Amino acid sequence: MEEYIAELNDAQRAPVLQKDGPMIVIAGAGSGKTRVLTYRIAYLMHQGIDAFNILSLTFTNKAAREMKKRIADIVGTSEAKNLWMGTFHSIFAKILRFEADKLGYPSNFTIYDTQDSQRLIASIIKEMGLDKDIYKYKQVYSRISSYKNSLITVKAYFQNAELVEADAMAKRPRMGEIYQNYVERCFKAGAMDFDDLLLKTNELLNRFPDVLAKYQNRFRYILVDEYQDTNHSQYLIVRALSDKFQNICVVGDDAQSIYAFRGANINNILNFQRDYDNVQQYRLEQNYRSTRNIVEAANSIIDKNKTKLEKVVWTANEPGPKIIVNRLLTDGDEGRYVASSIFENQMQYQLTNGQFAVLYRTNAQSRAIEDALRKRDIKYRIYGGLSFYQRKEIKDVLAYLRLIINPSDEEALKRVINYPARGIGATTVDKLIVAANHYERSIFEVIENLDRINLKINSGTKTRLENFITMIKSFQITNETSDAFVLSEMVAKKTGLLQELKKDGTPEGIARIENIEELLNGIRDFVEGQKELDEATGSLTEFLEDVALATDLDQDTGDDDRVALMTIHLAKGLEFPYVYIVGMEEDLFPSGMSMNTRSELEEERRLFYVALTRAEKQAYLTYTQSRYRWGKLVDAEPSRFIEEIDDKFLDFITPVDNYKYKPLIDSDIFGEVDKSKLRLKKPVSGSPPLAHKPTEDQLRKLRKLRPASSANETKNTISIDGNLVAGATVEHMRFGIGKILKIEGVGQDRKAEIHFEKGGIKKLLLRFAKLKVL
DNA sequence: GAGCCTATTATTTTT
DNA sequence: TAATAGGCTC
Repeated sequence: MEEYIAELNDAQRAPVLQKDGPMIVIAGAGSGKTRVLTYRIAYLMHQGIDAFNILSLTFTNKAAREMKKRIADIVGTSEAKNLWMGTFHSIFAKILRFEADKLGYPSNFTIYDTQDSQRLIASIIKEMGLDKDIYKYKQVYSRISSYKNSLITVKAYFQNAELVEADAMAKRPRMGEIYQNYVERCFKAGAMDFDDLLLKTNELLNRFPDVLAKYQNRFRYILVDEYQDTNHSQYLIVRALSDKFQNICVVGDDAQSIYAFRGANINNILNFQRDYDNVQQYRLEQNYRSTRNIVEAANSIIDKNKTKLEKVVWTANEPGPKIIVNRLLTDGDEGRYVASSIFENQMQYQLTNGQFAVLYRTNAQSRAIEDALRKRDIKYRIYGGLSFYQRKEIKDVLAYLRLIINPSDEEALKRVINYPARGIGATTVDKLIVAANHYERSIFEVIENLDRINLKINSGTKTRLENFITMIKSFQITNETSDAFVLSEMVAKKTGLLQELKKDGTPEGIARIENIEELLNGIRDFVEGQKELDEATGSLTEFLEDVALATDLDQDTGDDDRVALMTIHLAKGLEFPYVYIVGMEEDLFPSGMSMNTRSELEEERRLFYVALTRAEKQAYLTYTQSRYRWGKLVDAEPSRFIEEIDDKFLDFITPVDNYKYKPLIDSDIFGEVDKSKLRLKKPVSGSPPLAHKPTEDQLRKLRKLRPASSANETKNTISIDGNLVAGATVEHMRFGIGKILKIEGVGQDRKAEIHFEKGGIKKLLLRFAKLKVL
């Protein structure tokens, strides 16, 4: 153990060695926080703490698995086996299964994924006869989700006049009723959605002091990774569990908080000191991952944010090459550039695919990159997006399995009751739902008791319904005697799913069959794995839970060496020698949806920070002049984030654009200029977008008028060269009033040496300096 | 009730 | 563009 401790630097060692008490570790990007966490756990065990008493919450299951493996290497596999390590959702799903009866749930409750939840909400909205254009199910879903994450139950909602009012103002006065119906339907279906896993855990710990005491005593040492991304619900769970022993260690980086949109509360990290007594604070500021150029460029970005903890990330690594910035004509060109650049790097430095990652803001961007990589025969793997388990054919099989385990599972039933088609149409299902709601029973039970209920269903349909029920029941019997693999194979065959796909015969159909086969293989592996571990509990239930909570990242790539394609969100916590950040364009990154408020924009900026700090050796930023979005070619302008990085860290392959993202000609000083001649962007609508590319002539004119066009210019800022001469008095936003001593350089490099009344002499790049001539 | 066709909508990120 | 939901016809 001592050897391991010796590997750490002083800053890392301190939190590892502090055994008890609350502590927070502010860990800059690439500063070795995972190492601190693993060694801390290993060291706790080394000091005699039972693995059984340690709870470690991570952001992905993959992170948990890897950490567990590293700990096992240090303390031994059998010791590490008892560690509780996993995501909030998976750990508390386990606990909830164990304690389910206390909350009135069956222990085999289903976990609804986003799609299940949204479908249920959509059908509730329909049943209530509401206008689906006003009550958009996705919006309603996210609204309900945020209530849940703030621990606002239905009851609390109705008691909160402010919320009720807000929804009424938004023309959705029946929001509360939908919420109520949704919660009831989930409960009746024996289902919890993602947010319930946290909400119900809170309920469990609050309502049952003995249960709380039990888990408090059990989890004497708690560690939370990525603490900046915990939401209120998670925060309360951690608080409750750690309240007795206060041995709580949270690790995070406020600069990498990127999940506010789903309720993560950055204040959890900012206010940690306030929540516990005698909090020890540690900072990990030395970056071991990236070159100095990358670290410093990233710092210069995050500096633009106002809300942040003060910390200085630095590195002893070599400076490394500059960040390469390239402008391409279209997204297709962007893809080709990335592919050929990867290829060249591979040839030149003998690198493997696995050393490259392409990161983007939205999943939709992956297509162009994929196409280009495929043409070059570069193997890649897409993470996220439509993951394996979200594919229709897979969800169909899983829905049957879910229904076998939990016949009340309404969404699963609706999904498969008539797929493959067996003559049970929408009308019948609607009748069943009405009856189920009326009798407060599940749809399954309604069908079981069709004879006792007077529903207007003809005898043929009745028989078909009964056959369906009989089939599911026969599967249930098989489930008692056979393992999950045997059962799933039987389901695929007997339900006619495979046949349905076979008869379609298209390449897509064949691919779907292969997917189902892959799923069956996965189930077999899972079953065999369980037999080895001899944890043969409710194996199918556990498999379904694994699937429901699986991140795409969690799937073992196992296979070969591939370029990674993923969203920046997914890339958090990962690192790659070479990183391409594509789509560096206004409206895309920062996203057009997140530019309304300062805090949204700051989150986008943190996202960029995360993206850049994934790179170890070399980062690339690319943007296009026009890109296909929702099927149309639209103009694009370079992201403000590119300009926020100091030029000295950048290497522009193409000449820097003379026009930036800000409206060009809006400044009052151009009042007399014929704007139509100058306007490069968004001119008369209807003309082909590519025509907007400035001609050389236009560019020349612009340069003449505004050689130092600046992204940071505000409307009342003037930086026309003519006015900025030595001797002029200027005002700077930060430094105040000063006198220009001299002007030097040309174009991008034009700088002014200014003597400020307060602050002395500074050299400022005119492109960035916000100067007002007085 | 099935199947085809059309229209609409979506692209912010995910456990 | 692509995927899906809803409407229309048989």
